[in-house]
Order: sequence, then structure tokens, then C-alpha cells
Amino acid sequence: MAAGKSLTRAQILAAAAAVADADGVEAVTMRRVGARLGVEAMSLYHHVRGKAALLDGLVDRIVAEIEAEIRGDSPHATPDGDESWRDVVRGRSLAARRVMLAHPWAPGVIGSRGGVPGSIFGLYEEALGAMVRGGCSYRLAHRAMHALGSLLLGFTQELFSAPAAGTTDDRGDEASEAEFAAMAGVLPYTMAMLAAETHAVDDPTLGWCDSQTEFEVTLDLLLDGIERTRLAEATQRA
Amino acid sequence: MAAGKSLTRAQILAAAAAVADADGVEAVTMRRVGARLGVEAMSLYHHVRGKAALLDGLVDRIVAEIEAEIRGDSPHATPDGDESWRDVVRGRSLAARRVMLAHPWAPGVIGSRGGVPGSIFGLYEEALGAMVRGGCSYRLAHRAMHALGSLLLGFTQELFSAPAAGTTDDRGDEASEAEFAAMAGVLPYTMAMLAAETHAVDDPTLGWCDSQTEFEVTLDLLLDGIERTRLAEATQRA
DNA sequence: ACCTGAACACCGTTCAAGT
DNA sequence: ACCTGAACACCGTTCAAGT
Repeated sequence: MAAGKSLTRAQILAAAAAVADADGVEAVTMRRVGARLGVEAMSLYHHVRGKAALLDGLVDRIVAEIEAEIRGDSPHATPDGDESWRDVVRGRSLAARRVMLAHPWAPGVIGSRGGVPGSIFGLYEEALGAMVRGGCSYRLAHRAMHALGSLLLGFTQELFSAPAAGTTDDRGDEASEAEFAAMAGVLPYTMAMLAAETHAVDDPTLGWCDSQTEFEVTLDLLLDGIERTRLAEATQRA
Repeated sequence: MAAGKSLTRAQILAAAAAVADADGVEAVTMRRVGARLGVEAMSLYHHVRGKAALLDGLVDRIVAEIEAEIRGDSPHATPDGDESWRDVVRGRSLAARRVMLAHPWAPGVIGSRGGVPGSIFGLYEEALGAMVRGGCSYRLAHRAMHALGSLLLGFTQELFSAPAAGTTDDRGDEASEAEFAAMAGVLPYTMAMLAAETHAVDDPTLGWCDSQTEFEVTLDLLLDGIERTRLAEATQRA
């Protein structure tokens, strides 16, 4: 680096993504990312807590890219237009897939972080809103998020398994009321789903997603569809 | 290590799996695996080509464990009994999931290897056989493998994307005829599916799986099921 | 044949030091 | 405040050497 303003967190994440695109995740190294910016590895530590934080940032970048991809699909539309919930959800799933294909390392690093990135709740919120306005119950919408999450990332990705641990562990549980209110403003459907689904479960704090049940529901959804196709093929042959 | 026979590849893989179970994949280190066996890191290289081969071996171990789990489900039964294709496929999917949950690092390392492990074709073969005997077309059975693979591992896992590169790159293409015949003996349904599905596609050698199409088919299978559930809920309310 | 120690080129990260 | 160089404890892997 010679002229130019000083290093930036966004620059660092962009450089890391470029390294991953070019040479794979295993090439994303503090020294290598620094080199790409003409800077010593240690300089990165002034803008990023460490390698783990850098990878978290990479995940957030992917989420942002999916959001941009969605805007690109229908620049002026908001999901509360005349689109069916199905078109909204389908379009978003395909957009997510496009971004993943452009960055084949993305599913791996998303899976490697533990917990859902907090930045992803905006995407859920929009899909959720479209489904609920389209006549789906919160239970069904919830189910759909699990099913689509499994399709994109594999069932390993435990959706909703506590929002990434870090929002609430600063102070005690006192602050969570204010945070809850704040989230309700930004993520109304998500909060409503939480409220609707939580009280039906024994332990409301954690594990309110029974992932075994969700897995079997998705599995049966697929098996139902396959069996239906088989029957259609059979009657068509007859 | 003191008395006892000399080091074994199986022992090394078992130790590596134990390290991963206890401390995560990132702890699977030549030095650490060696230490668990009371042996220097360099000793491992006499039984394993390197770290990459060790991880490949770990994947094969997982596949073997899934097979064992399936045998545990119904010790004496072979899939050509009176079970429906659906029960066979469902049971196998749940068995695979159980093993993955027991080794949370498994999906990550499977995804990190590029290509499907050759050892997995036995599992496909049994599921495929049950489906075809149960009245499914090869196309539908093929589709089902993609859908279930996505559920278990995420769409990233490109099923059937050339059997792991290593079976055929020893010699030229001459040997592949003999190998093909050998595989037809062991994997009749798999080979039949390949034959049935291949000629319908432009490029028969590679990419005969159009993964974009497969993704959309699975996506629509899920969306169909969700919409059907929504309608059922709606009429039930009325 | 199998195992070892020293060595090399890399990691992430700390810390005292520079500007 | 931001960047740096040296240093530390780790990696995977090579190689010459032991038995």
C-alpha cells in the first residue's frame, strides 16, 4: 500500500473473499489477505478481532450479496406486491443458490461458524412475511424455513439455534427485553412466529426447534412428492 | 505405545475420528493423532499418504458407520423383503442422519473433500434397488437421490459428479471398460440408472446431472408439499 | 519395513516498538 | 491511532538417519 486512505474492515473482507474465490478458503490466511492489500498480516488485527471474526465477516458479506441479488431480481418490488408467497420464496431460494455457486466456499464457512449469522434474519423476515400474508400459518412458515435451509445448506445447519450468541451475552438477561422490543420493530413476522411457536413447546428458551421433528417433516415432504410422482407416472403409463 | 503390533491404517483413522469427536475437526492434526497413538506424527505417513488421505479415510469411516447403523436397524433383513421403497429410503435417511449427529464434523469434512466418496455407492445402490423394484422410474429414483442428498448435506454436495477421481486416472481410458463391467456386477441398479439417464443428455461423460434442474425440482417438490399443507389447513379451518 | 529427529516453509497471535 | 518486526507455539511435509 502506498497512497490512499487507511485500511478498512470492508476492504479486508473484500480481499478475503477475493482470495477465497481465487484459491479456496484454505488460502484465506491473515498473511495472504494482508499481502493482497499490500499490508502486513498484523495490520489486519486493528480492524478485525482475529481470524474467526474475519470468517464471520465473510458470512455477513455473503448474506449481503444474497440480498443484493434479490434486489437485482426485481429492483423496485417489495414482497408485499402481487407476487404469490411461492414466487417470493422460490425467487429468494434461487438467488441464494446463485450466490453460493458464485462462491463455492460459502456453504462451508457458513457451516463452520456454529449458529446462524444474525445478519440472515432480514432474509427470513421477508420470506416469512410473504408466506403469512399468503395464508400460511406460522407453524407452516417455520417448517418451510427449515426445509429450505436444509436444501441450501444441509440439515446440519440448525436454524434458529439461538441467534449466534453475542447479542445477549454482553450484559445479563435484563437487556433482552429492550432488545426484544427493538427486534419486534424490525422483524415483526419473525417475532410473531417466535411468539406463536414458542408457547407450544416445553422449553421455550432454547431448543424450541425440535430438529429431529423438522428433519422428518422435510423428509416426508420429499417422500410424499416422490410417491405422488411415481403414481402419476404409473397411471400415465396405464 | 509400548507392546502390541505395529501401527495400522484402521487404528489411525479410529484415532483421528476420536480426536474429531472430542475436540472438533480443527484438532485433527498429524501430530495430535500420532500423540493419541503414542507415536510420532511422521509415523503416520507410512500408512496414510498425507492429511488429505486421512480425511478421505475419515469419510469412508462415516460411510461404513452408516452401513452398520442400517444393519442395526434390521439385522437380518435385506431391502428386497416386503418393505416398501419408502420405508427403505426413509430408514436409510434417518440412519444417515443419526450417524451425522453422532459426528457433527462429518458433513463438513464430506463437503471439504470435492467429489462423492466412492465408498458411498453401495448405499445408493440399495436405495435405488428398493425404489426401482417399488415401481419408480430410474429418472425418479435419480431425482430422489439428489433430493435426499441435498437434505442431508446441502445442495453443495454435487452427487454423482464423477466418482471421486482416482478410480480411472491410473491408466488411460482403456481400463474403464473392464471397470465398468466390474461395477455392473456389484452395482447393477446404479449402472442401469446411469445407462437409462445418460443417453437423454447432451454430454454423457460429465455433467449428466444438471444440478440446476435437480435443485429446482427438489425446491418445487418442497414448495408443492408446503402449498398442499396450506390448502389442507385452510379447508380444515373453513 | 517401520519409526524417528531435525529441519523447512508455513500458520495465528502477542507484544514491544515505531510513526 | 495505526502499522510493523521479531518472536512463540503451532501446522504439514521432506529427508536423512536409525533399528
